[in-house]
Amino acid sequence: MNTIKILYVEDELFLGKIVKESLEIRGFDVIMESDGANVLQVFNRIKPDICILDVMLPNKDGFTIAEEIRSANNPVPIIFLTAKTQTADLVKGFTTGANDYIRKPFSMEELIVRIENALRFQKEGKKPGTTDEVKMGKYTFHLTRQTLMAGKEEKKLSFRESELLKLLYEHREKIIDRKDILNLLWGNDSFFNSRNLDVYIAKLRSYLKEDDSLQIITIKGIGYRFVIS
Amino acid sequence: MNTIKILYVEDELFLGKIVKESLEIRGFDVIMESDGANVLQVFNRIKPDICILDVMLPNKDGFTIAEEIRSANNPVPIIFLTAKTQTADLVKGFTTGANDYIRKPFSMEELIVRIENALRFQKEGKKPGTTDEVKMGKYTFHLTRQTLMAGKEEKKLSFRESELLKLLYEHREKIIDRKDILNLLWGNDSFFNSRNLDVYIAKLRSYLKEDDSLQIITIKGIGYRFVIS
DNA sequence: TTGGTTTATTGTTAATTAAGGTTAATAGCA
DNA sequence: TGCTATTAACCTTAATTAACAATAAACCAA
Repeated sequence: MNTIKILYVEDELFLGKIVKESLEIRGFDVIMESDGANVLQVFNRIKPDICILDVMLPNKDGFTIAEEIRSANNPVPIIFLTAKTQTADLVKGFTTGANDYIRKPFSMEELIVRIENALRFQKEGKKPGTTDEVKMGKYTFHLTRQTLMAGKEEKKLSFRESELLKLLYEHREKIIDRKDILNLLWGNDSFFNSRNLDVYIAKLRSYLKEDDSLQIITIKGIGYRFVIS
Repeated sequence: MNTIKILYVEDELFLGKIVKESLEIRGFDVIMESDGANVLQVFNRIKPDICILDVMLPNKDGFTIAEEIRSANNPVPIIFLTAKTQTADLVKGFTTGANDYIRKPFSMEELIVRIENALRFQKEGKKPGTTDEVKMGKYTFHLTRQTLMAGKEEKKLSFRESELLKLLYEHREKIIDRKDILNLLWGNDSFFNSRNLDVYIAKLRSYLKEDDSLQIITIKGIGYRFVIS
């Protein structure tokens, strides 16, 4: 009745079986599909509450499937599963709509956190009047209004600033690769964009400097970790 | 007083019997299982406080079992037993949510220390709101913030420094092979990385030199031992 | 066995290289 | 214009590599 329906597209059948079963144990209703070519039909038939797409698929990759879903103007949350080596390419338009990604290999806990997170956003986004705001230390971050409040003070954030902060926040306490940030927010990881990211990190740090418990930690050569303690 | 229940999965029956008996002498309640295929059922039936899994098993390897346990969102501590030749697999083991690993052959004493350690972490670690920090002598080491505090003084650590210190701390009082450190932190044990490790050991020693009770001891030709006295 | 010699390993510090931090200048856009 | 994004310039720091010193283990001759 009220169970969450998950469309899970995965071609590694062994992994897929484990994931499917453990999601079902958690009370989700999981439909698994292993062939990219059929996904859209299945999608239209079952109308899932959330999609989990492996990026690397035979016949049709996960990003293409996502585009097709989105092109029908469907706001269903989509979580991508990607391997370390395939971060680069097709990541355009990633931040539009409720998308997220997880790196393989992932832990089940992680997947479930992301699913619940995506569903929560989905729900909150729909209800009129509910504020989509999030508390970080002494600040309150309004995702859609793109503002950062510290007590009475309100700081307006630019688009890039707030997208970056959102990404950091969604993956807080975990390492995010620079490459991933660049691909997700800029669409590619060229040198200039990379320097650009540095600039935005500096900006966010200066906005957040009033509260010591918030730290954007650099992991040189790899990426960043947003720590809230 | 409720006894600690251990699920011990081991296919070498002779070794298994010895280990089981010596754990029982120490007051643990040990259930041994030799076939990987049955482990999950046994696990669900007995609900152990901790699992000790041999990696190399008939039918289903230890990593897979661990994944399955974790996929039910079960935070039970897991310790892997691995043979000398499987060092590279350790990385995989940690990503599947292992708490610790022990190299075969191991001493009973060592196993017991690791068990108690894992159980203690379990108890301490899961409280919500607790910071992920750890006390070492006069210092406090904050794992994700990458800081080392001595009283009011805060020393910022780099990623490599803090990862190395974390590793040493997790295996304190025990010899860690250089090779294992190199594989875990650098991904391989080439000559240059090896010298690199020497440099970081020197750095940590200088950071920790204020407290004589903390010693990183060299075991030449083998590795290091972090002693907290 | 002893003491000395060799050799491999690690300690230490400095030099180098590469990544990122910071701030200002420019470009682009509504 | 006034804002945001990008590029540029210069600076700081982390990570790696190099160079030389110290040390322990291995070897060997008497």
